Amino acid sequence: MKGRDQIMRALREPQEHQVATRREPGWLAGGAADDSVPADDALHLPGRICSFARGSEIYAEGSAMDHLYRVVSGAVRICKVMADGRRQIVEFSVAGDTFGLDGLAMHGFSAEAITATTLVCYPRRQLEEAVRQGGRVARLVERMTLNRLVAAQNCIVMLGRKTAQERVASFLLEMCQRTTLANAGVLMLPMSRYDIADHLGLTVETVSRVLGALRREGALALADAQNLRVLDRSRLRALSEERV
Amino acid sequence: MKGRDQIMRALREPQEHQVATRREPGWLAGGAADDSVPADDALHLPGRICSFARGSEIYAEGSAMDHLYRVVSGAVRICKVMADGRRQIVEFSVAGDTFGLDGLAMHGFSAEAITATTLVCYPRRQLEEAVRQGGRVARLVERMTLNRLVAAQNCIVMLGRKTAQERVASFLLEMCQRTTLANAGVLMLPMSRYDIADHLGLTVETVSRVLGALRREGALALADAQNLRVLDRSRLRALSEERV
DNA sequence: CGTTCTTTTGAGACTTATCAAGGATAGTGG
DNA sequence: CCACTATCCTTGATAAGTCTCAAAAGAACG
Repeated sequence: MKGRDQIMRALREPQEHQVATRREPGWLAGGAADDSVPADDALHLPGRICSFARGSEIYAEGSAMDHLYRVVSGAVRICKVMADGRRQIVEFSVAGDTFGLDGLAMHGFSAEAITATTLVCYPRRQLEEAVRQGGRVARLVERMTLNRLVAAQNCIVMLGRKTAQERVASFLLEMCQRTTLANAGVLMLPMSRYDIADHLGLTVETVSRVLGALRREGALALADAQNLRVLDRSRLRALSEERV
Repeated sequence: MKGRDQIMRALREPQEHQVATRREPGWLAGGAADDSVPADDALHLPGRICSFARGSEIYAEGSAMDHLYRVVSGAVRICKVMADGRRQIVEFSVAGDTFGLDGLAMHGFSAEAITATTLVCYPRRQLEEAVRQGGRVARLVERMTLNRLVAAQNCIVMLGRKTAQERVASFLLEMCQRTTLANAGVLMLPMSRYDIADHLGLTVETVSRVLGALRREGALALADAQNLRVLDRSRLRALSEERV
C-alpha cells in the first residue's frame, strides 16, 4: 500500500488552465436528466458558462467554496490526495450533475476536469439567498444534496464490503445509468483506468485484470479502452448485488 | 470474503422492541453540541420522545422515510446488510446527531439502537413544511445534510485508501471529537468490535489486532474493551493523516 | 517518428481475511 | 448468589485477494 506510482502521477499532473469563460445571458435550464432527480430540476438562477481543458483544476482542496457547478458537457472528478500521493476519487460528475458543495467553509476536496468540460457556475451568494427565501430552489438544493449523500453512502458499502469484481460491476452499471449510451448501447467511459481504480479503491492493474476477466467470460465487449458494451447485464447485476 | 460469521450474526440479531414512547409537550432545543454544526442548532419543531432497547430496530431498509431523528442519549448504527450477510455501517449517530434522511422515497439503510437509546422524532411533513417556508430551519437542515455528506466523503477516502491501522486511528480520533470524554479523557465506545469492524471495512480480528498493537506501542491504554484512553494523540494523528 | 502516457499481462510479496480455539464478560434462571 | 450460557474479545496459524514490481504493446501527441 505504498502508492509510489500514485505519487508520481500526482506530481506530473498537468497544470493547464481554464481556457475560456464568458457570460451567460439568461437563466440556464438544466442539463441532461438524472433519474434520481425530478425531471424539472433546472435551478433558474443566473449562471455563468465556464470551460476547462482536460486535466485542469476547477477548484483546489481548501479553497473558498463560492460556487455551485452544473456539468453541461464533459466529466469531472472530485477527489482528495493524501500526503504520500494516495488518491481517492469520491465522485464523478457527468452531464447534468451538480457539484461544488463539498465542505463547510472551504472545499474539502478538489475538482478536476477529466476531459474538456463545460460548466455553469452559480454564485453561492445568490444560491443561499434563494434558499433563504425557501420555495423551489431550497427544495431542489436539499434534494440534490440528499441524492449525493445517498450515493456517497452506497459508495461506502461498496468500498467497505465488496470484492474487486463486485466493485467494477457496480461501477459499470452505475455509469450505464448515469450516462446516455451511444448507439447500440455502447458505454463511453471518459475517465482513465487510473481514475476508475482511484474511485473503486483498487489499483490500475486490478481494474484492468477484472475487466479482462469479465470480457473473457463474455459479460463485456471492449471496443477499445474507453468504449465497451455490456453483453450480460444480469451477470453484472448479480455481482453488484443491487436492484438496478 | 465470505462473511459467514456475519451471516450468523445477522440472523441471531435480537429483535427486542421499542419499549416506551411518550409525547413531548414543547419545542425541543437541541442536544449535545457537535463542533461541525453551529452551536445554536435547535430545530425548534414539535417532536416526540421515543426510547429504544439495545439492539432494537428503529427503522428498516425500504421502509417509509417519514421522520427525522435526533439522538438525545445512547448510540445508533445506520447500516446495510447484503444478501449474503456482509454488513456495512455507514455511520454512527451519538448524542446530538441527527439521522433518518438516508434515501429518496424510502429508507436506503436501516437504523438500530446500539445501546438503550432515547431519540426525538420530528415528523417529516412538518419538517418539509418548514423547509418550504425557508428561514432558519431550511438552512439548518441543509447544513446538516451537507455535514453528513462531507463526513460520508471522508469515510470514502478512509475505506478506499487507508490501511487497517490508519482506519482505526481515524476512527478513534473521530470518536474522541464526537463524544464527550469521561473524566481523565477516557473514551467510552458504545459499539462492539463487530460494529467497529463493519464500519471500517475490516474484520473483528483485524480491529482487535490493531488495537492490541497500538496498546503495545504505548499509543493507547485499554481499561476494558469499551473504555480506552488515547495516550499518544500525535501518533494517531500521524496515522490518520488528518489535521484534527 | 520519437516520446510519453495508458493499458495489459505476469510473477511474487504482503496485508488482511478465514478458520480455530481459549478466555473474558454479561445476561439469565435457578 | 451462583452456575450456566451466549456473546464478545483476543490470539495464533494458514489462506486468499489484492498490491507491488516489472515489462511490453498500444495509443496520443508533439
